[in-house]
Amino acid sequence: MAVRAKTLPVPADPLACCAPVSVDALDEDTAVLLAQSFAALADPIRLRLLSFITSAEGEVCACDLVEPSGRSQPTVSHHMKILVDAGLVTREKRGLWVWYRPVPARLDALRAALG
Amino acid sequence: MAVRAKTLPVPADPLACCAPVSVDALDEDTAVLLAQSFAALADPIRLRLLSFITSAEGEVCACDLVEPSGRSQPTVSHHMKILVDAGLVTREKRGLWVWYRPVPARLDALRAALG
DNA sequence: CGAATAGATCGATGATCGTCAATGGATTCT
DNA sequence: AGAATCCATTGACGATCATCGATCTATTCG
Repeated sequence: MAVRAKTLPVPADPLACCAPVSVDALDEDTAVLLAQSFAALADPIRLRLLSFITSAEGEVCACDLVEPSGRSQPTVSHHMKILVDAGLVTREKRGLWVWYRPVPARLDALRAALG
Repeated sequence: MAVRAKTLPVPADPLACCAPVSVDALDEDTAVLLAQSFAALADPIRLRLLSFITSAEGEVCACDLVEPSGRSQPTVSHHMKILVDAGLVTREKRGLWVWYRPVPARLDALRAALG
């Protein structure tokens, strides 16, 4: 790169090729956390599963996710675990069935991170 | 799953375990496209690179992305290509340098997809 | 208790991803 | 033309991921 100090902000430098990068960019730890959340959304199946849950008012039973997703039961269970671990949905077992609910606050946080 | 018609909406069924899933959930093609965009955000390095670009007003030179990211030049180039292919930033070569700009409309679209 | 059901976990496999050294292409300067 | 600089591409490596069949656990019902 052109002549440029490592730490920002920097004084104007006629030799530098470009404008300085903002200091208050995403720090590394925050970036890791956000990336984990976005990774949970980086799969079409999980997006559809999440859509099933958010578009229904209230909760959705796990038993109703397997067939519309077109995947096997273990695969759906795997993906739901990822969504739960990402904090995007909550999981509650009642009797023989498992119920999922969206976590709007978490979705809000991701939306905020986009700008 | 419990007794349930494949196509929704369905009439109330006392044998069904749960409430019907909404019909207007994400269709598969849209889910694939969205997942590709979110996949571009599913990496801490790319989030920081994008942050560098969006937090600076105007454009950012590629030469200023390598050092703060802590990765090699080929790795940064690889990640920037992913961001460009996802439509999140634009790439413009002027002379010896390459300049990146954010694409707010694309970020808006992702934000909208989150709810 | 035993049978049946819902869902999670395990194990394996093929695909994709992040990373970097080496190299190549394009542009500017002398 | 020749040297230098910026950036992309290639090739290779280990790591992670998506998927499913088989199995396990927990719960309900008879």
